[in-house]
Amino acid sequence: MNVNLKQLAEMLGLSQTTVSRALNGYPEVNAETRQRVLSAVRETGYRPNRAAQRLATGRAGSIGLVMPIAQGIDSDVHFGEFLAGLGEESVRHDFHFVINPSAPDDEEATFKRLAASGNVDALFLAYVRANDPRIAMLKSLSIPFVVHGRAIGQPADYPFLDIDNTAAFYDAARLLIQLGHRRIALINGPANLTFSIRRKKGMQRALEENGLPFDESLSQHSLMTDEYGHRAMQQFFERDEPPTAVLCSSTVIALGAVRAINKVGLQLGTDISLIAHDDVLPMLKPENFSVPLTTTRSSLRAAGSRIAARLISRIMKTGDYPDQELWRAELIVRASTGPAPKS
Amino acid sequence: MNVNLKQLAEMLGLSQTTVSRALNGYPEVNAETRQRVLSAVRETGYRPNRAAQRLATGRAGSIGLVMPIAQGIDSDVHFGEFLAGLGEESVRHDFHFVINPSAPDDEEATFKRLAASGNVDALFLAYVRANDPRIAMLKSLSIPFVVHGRAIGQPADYPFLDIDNTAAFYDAARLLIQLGHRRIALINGPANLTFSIRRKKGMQRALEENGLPFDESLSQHSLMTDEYGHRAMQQFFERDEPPTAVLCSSTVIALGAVRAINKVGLQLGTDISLIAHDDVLPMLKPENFSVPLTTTRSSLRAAGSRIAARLISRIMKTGDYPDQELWRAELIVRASTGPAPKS
DNA sequence: TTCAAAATTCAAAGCGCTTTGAGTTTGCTA
DNA sequence: TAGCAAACTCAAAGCGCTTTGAATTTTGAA
Repeated sequence: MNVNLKQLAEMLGLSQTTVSRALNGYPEVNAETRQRVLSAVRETGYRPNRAAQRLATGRAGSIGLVMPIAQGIDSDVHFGEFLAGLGEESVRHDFHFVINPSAPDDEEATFKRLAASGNVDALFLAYVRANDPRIAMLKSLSIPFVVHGRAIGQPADYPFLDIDNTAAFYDAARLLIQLGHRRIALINGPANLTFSIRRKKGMQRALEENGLPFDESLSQHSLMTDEYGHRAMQQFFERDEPPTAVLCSSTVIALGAVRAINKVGLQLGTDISLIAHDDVLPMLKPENFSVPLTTTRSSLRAAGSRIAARLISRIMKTGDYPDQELWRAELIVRASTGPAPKS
Repeated sequence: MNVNLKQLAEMLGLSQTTVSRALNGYPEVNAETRQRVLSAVRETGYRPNRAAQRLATGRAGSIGLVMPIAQGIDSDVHFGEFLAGLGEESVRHDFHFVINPSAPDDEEATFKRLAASGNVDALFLAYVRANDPRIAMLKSLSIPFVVHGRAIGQPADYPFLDIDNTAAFYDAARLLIQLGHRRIALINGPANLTFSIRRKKGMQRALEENGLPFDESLSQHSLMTDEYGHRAMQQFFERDEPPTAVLCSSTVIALGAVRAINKVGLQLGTDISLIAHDDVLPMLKPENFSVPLTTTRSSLRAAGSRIAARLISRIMKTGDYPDQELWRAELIVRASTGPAPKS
């Protein structure tokens, strides 16, 4: 049978107070006493009862997640990968999850309900949209939260973790331009999500700076699936002057795009160049493509784990992570990019 | 501010005991009193504090999940979809999750740790392997659990939910045979997972019953990804006599297989037939393929939700679900199957 | 009308932890 | 050697719920 605090204290001839303090790192405990306590914990395998802790501290010890169940988002590979990171870190701190699947139009209500339930002491928001009303709502909720991504068109006065999507696609586009490409296409994520908007902006900026026009008809929005990637690329090939290079918002999209490229008999990296954003999905490594893909890389799992760490630290009031983080994606050149073909 | 039980009882001029009993459906409460309590709950928006409930009842109110982080399984689309179902049902009962990512060789230890931690009052096991030692371990753990799938080679004396994989692929293979196909290939899931083993067996049985040989070289195991599906199909096409039909263990695999089929210029449903197992992934609908796929269908999300319901009912000792369920997959014929081509 | 049984209701004791406010030691200064 | 702050340690009071065992009221047969 598991021991509890009382028994542990008895064994040690100490009061529960002291043992509790020793365990929770309070300073007013004699170093030697603390060592005794810790080794007793090791021997007995004592684990504090989380329910009791929660009751006593008023902290729920869990993080609320709203799992979007919209078409093309839910059970998205990307979400699963992110979740793995979140889980990894949470479990380390013995935190739970409350996963709330919710339709997009019901998300705000879901968040409110979650926060009010007292069952979670932090919330997490993803799939940020352009002028996302959910952020203002979260701010009003007086419960810690972290946004994965950033809104556009409102001050960024809330905790977030985002990657610098603008810079990533700026860098990618610039490389292509330097390689001589002039007709560059974009297969982006859903149009209403901010990461898509920023990636497009990054690409536009690179073109502008080099005096090149941005051709709206060479830019498509799509769900982050193979299928849509394929469809989008096919449409580009129906043009009189197909693009000589393409940027993809995900390696999953790239999968479909590469398929379309092969189908028309072009050689990737020679006849046409491709750069994809790589979320480091373990089942889809850019280096395993028949022609390894040049990518902008940033691990989604790492982001999940970081967000969990930040949320938990906010809840426990320990450590001090920065409140806002903008990660820079790495541009990794592989074989799928090459000089523009002579036309 | 949220009211608590004490305040609620005071308002009603009742004792906490009575209110608590009224809420938890105990019989010894006057019907009228119960009504008063319930309407007071509605007015005040009272929600019991879960931590207190957990502490008092000794139930953790959460389900332990071991999220496999092996290559090709983790952040698997299929897992995400299953999770959505599990989440849907759990949240309805205010249950939490504890997601424990774990490497395969550490899974047993992870389960033990979870069970011992007292943080969960039910466990869930998936990705069952042939003679899975984890099941015996779960049985020894004296904590409710449900297995998604079934082991092979040991008595099925534990709670499970599985689909009849043998029957599904038996039916699928039989249809192909009836259509005149003789060389039927199989692109299966990982070789060590029981669903793969059973699907293969189902196919073998159908062939045998019709006096056809099972050609081991026409059977491949693969991760459940597009990439591997593509690769496997390509290999079949390198044979002197390629198959005229193929069974795929997932629509994700089918995606790659179809790609390979297109590449060699064959017409799906005419030159070659394909049947895939459809887990009802919202992002990959068989009817959306350029040639709609014939499938054996069983919703993974529904399975998740059912398992959650069963676990919760076991924990709360309410209702009585069957302990073992074998769901039958539906065989849905679409355009990807047709008579075998004249050779 | 009476009284035991059935139907309700209640006070109080936990569940296992944290934390407050008050002791008890110890170490220095004067 | 007294006296006081600093360093430790402790007893006890919750946190908000469930549940036990007892008290009270109602019901119905005698």
